[in-house]
Amino acid sequence: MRCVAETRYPHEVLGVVLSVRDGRLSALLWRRAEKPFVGRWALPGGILGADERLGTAVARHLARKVDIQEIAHLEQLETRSDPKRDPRGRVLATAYLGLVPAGAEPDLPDDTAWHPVDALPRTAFDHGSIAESGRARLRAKLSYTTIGYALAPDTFTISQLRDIYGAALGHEVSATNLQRVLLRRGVLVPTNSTVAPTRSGGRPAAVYRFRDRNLLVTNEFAAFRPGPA
Amino acid sequence: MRCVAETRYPHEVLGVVLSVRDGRLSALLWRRAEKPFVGRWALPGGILGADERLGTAVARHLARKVDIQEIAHLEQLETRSDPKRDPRGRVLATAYLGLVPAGAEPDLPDDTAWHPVDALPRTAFDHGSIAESGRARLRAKLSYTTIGYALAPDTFTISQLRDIYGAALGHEVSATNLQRVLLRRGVLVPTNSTVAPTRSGGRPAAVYRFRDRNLLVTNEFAAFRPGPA
DNA sequence: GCAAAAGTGTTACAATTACACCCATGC
DNA sequence: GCATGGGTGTAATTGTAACACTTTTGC
Repeated sequence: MRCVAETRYPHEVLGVVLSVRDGRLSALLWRRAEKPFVGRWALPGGILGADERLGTAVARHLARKVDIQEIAHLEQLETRSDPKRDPRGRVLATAYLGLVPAGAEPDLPDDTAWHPVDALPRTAFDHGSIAESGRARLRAKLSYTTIGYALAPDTFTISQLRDIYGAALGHEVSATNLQRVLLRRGVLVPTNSTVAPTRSGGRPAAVYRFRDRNLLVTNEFAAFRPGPA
Repeated sequence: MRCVAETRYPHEVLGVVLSVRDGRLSALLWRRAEKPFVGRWALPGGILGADERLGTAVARHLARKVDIQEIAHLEQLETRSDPKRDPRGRVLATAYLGLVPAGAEPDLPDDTAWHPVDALPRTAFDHGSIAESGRARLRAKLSYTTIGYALAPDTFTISQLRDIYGAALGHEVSATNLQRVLLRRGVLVPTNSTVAPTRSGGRPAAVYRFRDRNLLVTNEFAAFRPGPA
């Protein structure tokens, strides 16, 4: 095989893995021990294998940082191509958005931790801005798809879901209205169980789950809907 | 430079260039004269240059098929990585969505033509499915952003805009409601001119234009809006 | 005058938000 | 009993769709 270096490029995959931890939307980052950017925090990822697809590659690399079973949703985000994004030389990077349910407590390597996305530490490369893209994608999709299923545990109370949506959206969400919107759209179904209140009292909370553990679009046309025909 | 072929990949860019022609949403395709896929229709594009960004590359390649000035909007769509997507060998492809206003009549090379996206001819590679992704992205954004500006001429009547939205969305759109929705959102501003009716008569139509020739999000939260605070 | 196309007024409908009020439990 | 969190009923608000009607032109 003739090798024309100028027209072939190293390609890496990166994961913006988001989850609500301690009430804040957080990203999974690991701390670099080597140059460049020693000590700075980076998105998990790695290089694309020879006969591998991008989605497969990102899942493979994420598995080294987090139990891959915990990732409830994974979708392609964008591809970065700035020739100077890596000081060592040109590397194309395709980023994916991954979501981990709140409540899951996957074991993490020592160099890896969750960081709230609105207070990221100093990041390596362009990873800070890629994480921001991931957050924007999540926020946009929360209101017109069922993407929230991937941030919530299997079963949950409305208050728990309210806190999750609030953390992801970055503003307060009313439990009352959240419940009704999701029930009307048919994405939420009640289980028959309830959860005992905490020591401070209160009525036992009903437990719900998402009807479907896949991404569904529930509000395709915000305007200009097709007629009844 | 040592060349490790297994970890470097050729990378191409592709453009899903859409425009409403003769009342139908159409994609710009060119007919292949060489193997593979001789005679089939392909998306315009080409390889990524050594120190080039993806967006720059796609603009450069599109310029060979269409007057680049006519492309009013260009955004990254997705990156395809199936190792078998090109029978000659592995090539990664990053697709962009480009929009050309209706009414623009750019000169096209002999091998290039507009094809309605709901009746595409036999396409080369995975280009048919990439074009479909482009159409889906456009449809989704039409109802909550001002992306329509890039499909419409500088100035237009509501009926013309109705036809453009109808073609892009794939269903009838009422001129009455289209006008009101866009006026209320403040994205449409009336000019003071009118257009004479056609020979079949009718009241002269008022001429409008978009307030802003950039992509704006007008309906960020379909639900779970932040409160007035 | 009549047909055709454009545009306006009004009503109807749907989805979401806001808020008052009732419910069930622990202490 | 009463504080606390959970949940329901109902109204208010907003946004969109439907449709009748008026306006302005060509013939």
